[in-house]
Amino acid sequence: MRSTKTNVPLYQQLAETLKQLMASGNIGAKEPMPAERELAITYQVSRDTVRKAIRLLEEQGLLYSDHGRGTFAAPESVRQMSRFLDSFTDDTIKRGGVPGQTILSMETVVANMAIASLLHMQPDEPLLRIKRVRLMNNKPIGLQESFLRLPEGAQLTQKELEQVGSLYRILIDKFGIKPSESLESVGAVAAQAEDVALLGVTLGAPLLLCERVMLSDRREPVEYCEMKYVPPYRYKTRISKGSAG
Amino acid sequence: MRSTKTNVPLYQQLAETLKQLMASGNIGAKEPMPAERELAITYQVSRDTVRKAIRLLEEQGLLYSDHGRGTFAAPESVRQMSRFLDSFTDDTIKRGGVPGQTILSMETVVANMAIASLLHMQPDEPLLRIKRVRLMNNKPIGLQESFLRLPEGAQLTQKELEQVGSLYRILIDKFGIKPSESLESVGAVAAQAEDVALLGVTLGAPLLLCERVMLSDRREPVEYCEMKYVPPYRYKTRISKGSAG
DNA sequence: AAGTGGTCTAGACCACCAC
DNA sequence: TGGTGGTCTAGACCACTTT
Repeated sequence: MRSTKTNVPLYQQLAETLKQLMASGNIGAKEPMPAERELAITYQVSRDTVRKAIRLLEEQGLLYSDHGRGTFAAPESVRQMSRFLDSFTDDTIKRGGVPGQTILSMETVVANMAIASLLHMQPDEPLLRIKRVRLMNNKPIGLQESFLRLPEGAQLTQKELEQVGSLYRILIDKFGIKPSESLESVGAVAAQAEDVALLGVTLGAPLLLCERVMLSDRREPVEYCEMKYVPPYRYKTRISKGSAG
Repeated sequence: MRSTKTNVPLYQQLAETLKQLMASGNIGAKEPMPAERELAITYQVSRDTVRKAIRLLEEQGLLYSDHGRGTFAAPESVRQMSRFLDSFTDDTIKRGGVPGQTILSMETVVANMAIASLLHMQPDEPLLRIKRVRLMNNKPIGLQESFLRLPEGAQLTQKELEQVGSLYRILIDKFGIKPSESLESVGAVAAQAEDVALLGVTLGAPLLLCERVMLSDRREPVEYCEMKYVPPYRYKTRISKGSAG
């Protein structure tokens, strides 16, 4: 099991191995995995490492464990649902679509009181506002308005965003901002004139409104984002019971 | 730290203790907790147990840890967002409201093909259908239609549901069904005639549609549920980055 | 009774961050 | 450099489920 030169933790390597074990077709939905102690012997690691690998796959919705019964492969319906942060780009790919975007505008603005409060900043500090139409398979499915609080003197051009595609990738790779947690609030709203023009819906049509505040690893609010989605689009999630209660 | 007679795991007891430590006002948002090794000595437990307690509070959004820096109290905005299964009853209380319901109908029906497929059952098996108007502070905020697959010969009366209030409580306490995971899909729809009558909205008004399939601990689908919420209501959630990737 | 996952320990070393 | 969280080990015992 132990690989010589990589820095990837053992339990993550083992998790990959277990994925392969499942994918090899040997273990179908709701069928049992080998016992923890057995896996520990097989792969020459401690039982604790096995448990960490299993917990990782549980979080990903691939396995579930029942006290006294065993550890089992999750049903297909569960596997597709993520519980983690996904950029629009990654999420669209996961849904089997081709992501795209049209950048409508990108400009530095000053925060109004509401947004300043959400992002914990002074009302006159500069913000980067990006307005985009999100595409899936070349059809518009959402209108997105992002307000970004970038580091002092940070520069971001429209060309750059168009090339990379994912704003989150730029935040990570260029600015060293690590998205760690986001707080989301989802509701329904009626389409306004602007939405009609850009999304091709009728006035007053129901849209899915998704608001989000993204926090960095330091728990500083970095982005406030508002998305309006056209009906065929759905917000999907998996919710678990939680360890205690 | 060790308590003598209870069966509650040590790390859960410690988690409660840590909550109190934070609540005692000594540790504000983004302020550091004592180091893991220090907590281990203070409470006379192993470091591993301390780490389990911290992880539990991380999942609840109360703490976060940064490699090499320390463990910190989460900001207030994060603490309020749950990531776990909540009944309408519990969720409403958490939002600071008084939950209520009007049961419109409760009857045994046979599944149509769509629902039979979702619940993995034959199209002619019996199902319990419950239609309810959900109230918050005595005002209607949602219309809910539930399809339940109950154990052979299970009985559930309307009076019982009215008394207990929470369907999930009945599933757990009376039928021994443990909700473990649910798959949710959220979108926007226009209000139909029925919604107009029951929720007091105008025809075509935007509503938040939330579909859910609830799985038991054995990963058997137990409930399919459709909820339509009036606009002020919002679906709130917290999403984290995930351990690996 | 046998087998499973869940908890707990004590100690070691690694990776990361701040000073 | 010293402190922090992250990984890993080997072994013990407990709690739950099934036979």
